[in-house]
Amino acid sequence: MGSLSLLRQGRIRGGKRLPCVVVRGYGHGVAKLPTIYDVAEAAGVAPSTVSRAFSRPGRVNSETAQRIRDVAADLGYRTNPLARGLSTARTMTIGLVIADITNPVYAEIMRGAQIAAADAGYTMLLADTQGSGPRERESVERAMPLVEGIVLASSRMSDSAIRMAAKQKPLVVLNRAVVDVPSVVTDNPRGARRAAEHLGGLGHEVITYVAGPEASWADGMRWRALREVELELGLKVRRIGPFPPTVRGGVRAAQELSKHPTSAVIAYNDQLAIGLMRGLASMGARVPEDVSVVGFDNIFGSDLVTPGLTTIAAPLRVQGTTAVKNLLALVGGASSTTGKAVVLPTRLVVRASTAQRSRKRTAPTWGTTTVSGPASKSARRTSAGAR
Amino acid sequence: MGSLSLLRQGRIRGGKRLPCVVVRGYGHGVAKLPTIYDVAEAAGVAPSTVSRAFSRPGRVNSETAQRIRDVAADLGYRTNPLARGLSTARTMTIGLVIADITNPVYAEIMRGAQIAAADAGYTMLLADTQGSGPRERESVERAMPLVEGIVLASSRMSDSAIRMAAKQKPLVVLNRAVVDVPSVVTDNPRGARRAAEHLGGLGHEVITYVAGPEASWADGMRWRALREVELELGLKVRRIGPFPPTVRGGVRAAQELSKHPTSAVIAYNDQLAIGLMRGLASMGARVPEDVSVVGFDNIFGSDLVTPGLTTIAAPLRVQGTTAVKNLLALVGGASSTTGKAVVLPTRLVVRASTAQRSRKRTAPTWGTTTVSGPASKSARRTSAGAR
DNA sequence: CAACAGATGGCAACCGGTTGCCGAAACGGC
DNA sequence: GCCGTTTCGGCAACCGGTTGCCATCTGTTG
Repeated sequence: MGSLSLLRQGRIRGGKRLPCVVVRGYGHGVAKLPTIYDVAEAAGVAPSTVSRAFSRPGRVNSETAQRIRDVAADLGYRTNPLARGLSTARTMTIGLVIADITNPVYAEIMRGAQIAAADAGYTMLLADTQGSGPRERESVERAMPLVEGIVLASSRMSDSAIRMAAKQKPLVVLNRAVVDVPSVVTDNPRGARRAAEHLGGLGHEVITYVAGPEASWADGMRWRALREVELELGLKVRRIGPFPPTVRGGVRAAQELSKHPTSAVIAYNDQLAIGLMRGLASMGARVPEDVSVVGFDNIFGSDLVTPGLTTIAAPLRVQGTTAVKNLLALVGGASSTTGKAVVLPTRLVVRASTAQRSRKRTAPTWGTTTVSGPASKSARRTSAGAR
Repeated sequence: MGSLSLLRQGRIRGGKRLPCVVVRGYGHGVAKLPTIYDVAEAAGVAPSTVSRAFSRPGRVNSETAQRIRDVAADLGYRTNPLARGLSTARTMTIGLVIADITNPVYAEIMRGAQIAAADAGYTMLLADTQGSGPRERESVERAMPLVEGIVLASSRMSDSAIRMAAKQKPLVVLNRAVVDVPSVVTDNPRGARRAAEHLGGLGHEVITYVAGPEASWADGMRWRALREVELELGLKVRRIGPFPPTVRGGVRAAQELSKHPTSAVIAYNDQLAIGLMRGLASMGARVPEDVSVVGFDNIFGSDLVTPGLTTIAAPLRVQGTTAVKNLLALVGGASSTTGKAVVLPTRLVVRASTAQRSRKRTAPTWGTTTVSGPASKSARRTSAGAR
């Protein structure tokens, strides 16, 4: 005991160390958590031995180790990730940076990421950048020293800024490709193509693409893919936008669309598509009879709207888990060159928002015609009590 | 310089410290971040002075401080939260523990929490417990040493476990009341009462409450409030369940409901209500003509379904911000006794899922009758392509 | 019985900031 | 010109683990 108490003596502020189970009478008494020094003293060994008993099993005698573990459990000891992280840079934490937490797309991605992280014993730091590039940079910088790696979901930062960040810590981008940075994307070209084929197969000849944010990498991919399919499938593809990728944005898009109506629309994402359908309904256009609508992502709610939304489903949860798994592989020392871009497959989900093109009239008339009572009434009622 | 280099000499592994802007040729070169020692050397002052220049402005000469800040900015220095946290326990991080990230209710709460945290310069650690109590305990324990405080949103832990945790760190519970632990709840009794009044006002005399998870505190509050209102408003209130608080759970509830149909239903939450409406539709019952449905929470999507869902709106985002603000107040030293439970107001949002009770028939017949083509067709179509 | 290898545990120097205390310098008052 | 105050920067001891190196102890082998 003599040597041990001497050892700690110099480190104690000026008196006895508080017992660990201290409980103040009220509120959050900030009870001091036990440390390896407490465990060491209680087990009659050196702090370093306690440390090794946990982080380097086999390095200490198995009996000693067991005794230490018992004492530790008894005291309720848990290794402090801060302290460990300081000296080893292993914080068992990864960062997930997201443009908009409330976007249902990211809900599933987060869930997937969380599961993969938890499976590996990692904790997740979450940053919502509210769609702002500067805020995103700030978040990344702030998180950098805390985490072992970062997943950027739909980053708004520039390629060079991302590459810069990727030099400091392992980093994986999601839904975007950046040269020299490992990424996980969905097969946007194929998805867009499938959507176009589906509509073409239903007899539609002109398709309007309702664009999302210009900064979105996926938007560019989807639009480009549609352009490429244009000739091949003998379709005509137009584009309107950009619009904010929200239900509200979709309503605005409907107004824009009414200026140059087409019988088929592909929207950048489901929220836009849903807003579009609502906008169309309020203007008296029927979906799918007058206009067929296809979205992207298959978010929660896309099967709940009426009519159910035909959409290109992305494997959202898998995106999250894949990104985190790849990130952890990098953290574990894998060379980033091995996993260029992982491309995950998409799937066309056909619901009720798409239908055979009506041949009865060549030019849609819904932009000017008024439809019978029920439609406009229901449109009015469902929009009551805006959120 | 002599004294400075001597000072650091003992701390350097065995050679010169690497320049900070080192960039390896490939991948995440794990470039060493500059420390206060680097800044100190570059600015010709002691490390402690650099530290004070940032954390204790006014303590150092303003010119010196400015010079230090310039040098620091030049080197790209950022204080390492780990190191700071280790000695001061101020990690500028709070933990948010959530039962189910994919639940749209929590999406808004998370957003609110995130905003409040970011406003105060805090980072958010997120833990999804996937509805499991043990996993929740584990998350809380793991997060404890990393964060300055914790918000438990809809905890599944026992009251005593929560109180225990609250003794270690500042803690706020959301959507639940625990004795001696500060909490933020919505006014469930008033909300339930408003829902009942609304339905009563529409002529409904018997209301079925579709219960959510038994472990849910809010579920108990809502049911209890309905029981209390029963006599007062001259209504009859029944209860079925519990059901999982999901769309799927709602579909199951519809089957259960069909055994003892009522003209009005209040569901534990919107997901359940939405599922219920779908289930009813597939069985040929019309909402709101045959059955009026009211939900809770006003989640994303509740205004998108057809008919739009009448619901008791909770100020979700405000719940998140309030919880975090209160938590940060506690962290800042406020006595936890000051803010017992904060009760936030709810609001009835009337949409199309509730209507005057049809007096034409006294007993609902939809359990056995088949309804005309369109209804069943649309029901079939919208359920295609399940997610 | 000496020499040697392997197993174990302790020492002490880190990781990067923070902060109580001290001494030097600058300043003001008489 | 002397003495009491500030102001300001440095020293060194923390925070709680980790780990290279060394000392000791044990069991082997020649």
